[in-house]
Amino acid sequence: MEVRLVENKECKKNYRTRQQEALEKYFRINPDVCVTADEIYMYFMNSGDKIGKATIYRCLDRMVESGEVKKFLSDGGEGAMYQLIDGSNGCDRHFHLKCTRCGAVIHMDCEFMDEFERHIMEHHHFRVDNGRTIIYGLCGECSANAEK
Amino acid sequence: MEVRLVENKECKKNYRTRQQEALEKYFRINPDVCVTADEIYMYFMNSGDKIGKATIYRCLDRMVESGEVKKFLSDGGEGAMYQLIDGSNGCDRHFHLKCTRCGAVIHMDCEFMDEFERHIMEHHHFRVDNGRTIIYGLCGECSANAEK
DNA sequence: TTGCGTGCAAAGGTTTTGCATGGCA
DNA sequence: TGCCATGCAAAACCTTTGCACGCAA
Repeated sequence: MEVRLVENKECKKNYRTRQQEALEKYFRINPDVCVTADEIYMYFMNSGDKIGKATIYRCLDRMVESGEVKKFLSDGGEGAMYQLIDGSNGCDRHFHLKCTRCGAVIHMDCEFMDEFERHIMEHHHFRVDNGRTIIYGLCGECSANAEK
Repeated sequence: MEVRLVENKECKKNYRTRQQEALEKYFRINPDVCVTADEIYMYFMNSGDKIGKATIYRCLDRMVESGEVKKFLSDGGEGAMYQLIDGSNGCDRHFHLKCTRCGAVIHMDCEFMDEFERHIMEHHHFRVDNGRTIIYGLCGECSANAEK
């Protein structure tokens, strides 16, 4: 029998620490970056404000869990990448188009997507999570280059 | 200066081996599964037809490269997952909706998606790769459970 | 016979974990 | 003061690589 431990989860206290705030600030300053855990580690290392790698992983996990940040596999295979999902940049509302060739990420803020979501909801009974979804393909430039 | 080794790539001979055929057969028998390299390894191990892990990775790489199979990060974090993109099941044409809660994958074969692609092409100059794209969210059942 | 594919084991990376310590509430 | 978060180092994992050998063409 499966038991959902929702209540335990809710009861757990979250202490607010210097490291957590530094990480949140980092994402707020760089709202569009896609970074690896190691890149974040190096960033703080270089800025003189060192944060342990394990802590970065643990903080990122929490942020992914709470929906603040999304995690996805990079194309180059350098490990997982993290990106902010933030109301202020609209990344929780719009879609992301990622070029599989050059790696560019296009933030697609477009009312058509409302229609898209409505269609999927009504016809496929599925609630799309914009923040977690990345649409892969070729950007205009790479598409043109590929055709030559 | 970068040089594209397209011709070398084309010239390279591809030998057809027992292992490659076994892997292709596996995917053809289980067209909808999302599996890790290790699960495939164990599958062949248990069926008495052992294939080396390195070989499985190398075969999968080739299949991803050629577009037969897609690779993506699992939600559970057990490593990369692989799934067939096959003309016979239409997975190269339709979208996949993946429930982030129960893991169900819905194959969305729907003419609305033509419109979706056309919109993204015309308004955002981006050519969507259906096979590589996975749309995350909540399936009807999990969505209903989440609301209670 | 040629040279790509395979298997094994080792190496290379990334991510997680154990444990003592630090620091928020 | 209680207890979660952090750091470090070690462990665990996943994936890639080197090399000798097998096998398709």
